[in-house]
Amino acid sequence: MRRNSEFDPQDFLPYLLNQAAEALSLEFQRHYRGQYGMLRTEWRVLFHLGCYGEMTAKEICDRASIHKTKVSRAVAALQAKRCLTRRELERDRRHAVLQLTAHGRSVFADLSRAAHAFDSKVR
Amino acid sequence: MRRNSEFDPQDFLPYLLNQAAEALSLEFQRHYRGQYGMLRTEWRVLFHLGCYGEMTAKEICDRASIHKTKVSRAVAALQAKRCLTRRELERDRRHAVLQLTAHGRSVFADLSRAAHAFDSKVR
DNA sequence: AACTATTGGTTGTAAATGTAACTAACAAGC
DNA sequence: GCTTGTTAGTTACATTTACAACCAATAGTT
Repeated sequence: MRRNSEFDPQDFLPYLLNQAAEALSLEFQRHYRGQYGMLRTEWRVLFHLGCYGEMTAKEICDRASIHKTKVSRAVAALQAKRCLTRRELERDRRHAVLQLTAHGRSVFADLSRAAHAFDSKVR
Repeated sequence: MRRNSEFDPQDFLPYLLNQAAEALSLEFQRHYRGQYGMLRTEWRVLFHLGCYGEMTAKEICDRASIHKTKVSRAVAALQAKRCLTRRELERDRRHAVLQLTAHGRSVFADLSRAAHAFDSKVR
């Protein structure tokens, strides 16, 4: 294969990072997707709630840099899966604190174990 | 913010990589998207052709690990943008060699410069 | 030659995502 | 109290992607 240019995709950092990230994500996906039918954003939201405890959707957006519409849909999906409940604040009814159910916590525990194992394998 | 767990998203490699890759991709996107209305896969295909010279869609799939349907549509889009042409092989008419047009090469040159600058800035 | 398998590539359709517009609740100024 | 602005979150719609089915060309087998 002939080279045309001094610049190679393999030298372009965003490209490299993207390839690596994509490969890892795809492999780990089989855990949350295969076992629990979750999407990546759902797993991320669950992960945050499991790690840091209850918080509002807004806090998840800010901490995880996920857009609010994605979080909104992930929360709805996790709620449908009985993984979390929402409790409105009586002080400010725009906010709703999200908390994992017992089921949500056990899913988190399972995936967290898998993540930990995966991480040590891959690191 | 209370911690519930010994495991932190910030310690999970796929998560971290993903955040980094996402951030870089989003920033660089303004070049190929803003200037040329290209999608990420289109930019990647152009990048490969520009760097390595003409090749078939299959080769791009393999080298870049992009699924053939994505490549197929990216090629169609780049063709519509007059960035590349396809030449069927008379030996095997399933293959078509893709080559950049003069316009495609100049777009590549421009984006390649931007990529190089971006890469040195970010690295 | 006929029959099956494989390969390169495209297309149809459902699922997921991005963007903008929207609602509802609150806050601030008047 | 009323208007204006801001914030949390949802919804609608267009764009993008994934997955599977498909087509056409070639290869391999008999």
